[in-house]
Amino acid sequence: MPELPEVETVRRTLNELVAGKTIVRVTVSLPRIIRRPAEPEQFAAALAGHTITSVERRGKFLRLVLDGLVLVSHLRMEGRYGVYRQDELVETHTHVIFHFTDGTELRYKDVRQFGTMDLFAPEEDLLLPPLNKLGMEPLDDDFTEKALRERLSSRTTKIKPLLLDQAYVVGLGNIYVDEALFQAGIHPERTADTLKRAEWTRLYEAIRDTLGRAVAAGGSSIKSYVNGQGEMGMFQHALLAYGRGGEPCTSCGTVIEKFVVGGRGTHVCPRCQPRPSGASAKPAARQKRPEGVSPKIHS
DNA sequence: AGTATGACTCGGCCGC
DNA sequence: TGCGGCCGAGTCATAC
Repeated sequence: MPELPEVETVRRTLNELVAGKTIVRVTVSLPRIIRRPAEPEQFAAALAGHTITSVERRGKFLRLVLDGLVLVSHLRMEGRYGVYRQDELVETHTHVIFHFTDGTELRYKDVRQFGTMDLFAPEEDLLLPPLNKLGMEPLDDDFTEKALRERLSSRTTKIKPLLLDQAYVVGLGNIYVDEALFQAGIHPERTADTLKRAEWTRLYEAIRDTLGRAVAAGGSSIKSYVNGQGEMGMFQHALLAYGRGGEPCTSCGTVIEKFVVGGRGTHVCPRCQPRPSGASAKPAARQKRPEGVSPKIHS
């Protein structure tokens, strides 16, 4: 699952590989990937003849900046880019191919088909969905402890779903939220308004430290992630909470628990991350409306 | 408006 | 071997 460290690593490798290349033609074999413009043919036609200037990132989105266009791409679960020679076999699950004038190709593969691409005029992309409502970049200089605290501390929702919400802080997904909360010693079901000053400090430092180290390690390869050069990340070996359910905590030896918070698999050391008082140890049973009972319609 | 939860997209993979 | 359920980012829908 590409989160900020993985997307940033893809950005860096891809920027080295495709900046300066000119598109002659685009092949779209899975139209659902292309959201804007509405017709994939328009998408392909608009890109022909344009040169890639640089590859940027906003949150978990890649921004391929061209001369006069911006391509916004989200990898979702398993999207990946690679640069190939045109004579190389096209692998299965390749859905979009950008053919360059030099005989190489940028290919987009996505087994799950969840990824998206949106094409915009310059400057337009940041003002429209999906980028317009995104929150703070956690590795930017203006992301401070004060900014984090002031943005979140009045909220009465659980801290984990809040950190996953891209409208506040971008780039955190299930892996790095669990890691940051573990490092900060904060239980994911604590509501934001109950965090003490010292906890905001620890959370801020944990987010910066975890993401920074993960970027330096080239991201985490859990299932399928590779960077733009097909290389795996290294940070999966440094994960202390995510994926370690049933294993001993590296800090205190207590067995790491796994349960569901906000519909997401969540990993917690019950000793290092004390459960908020009043919360039950197990997730509440799913409430289901009895069959045949419709919600009331108000006029 | 804020909060909580569920549906939906998909196919590899896991357990039965 | 076959099959149902699970996983999850983001968006949308629903309810309170």
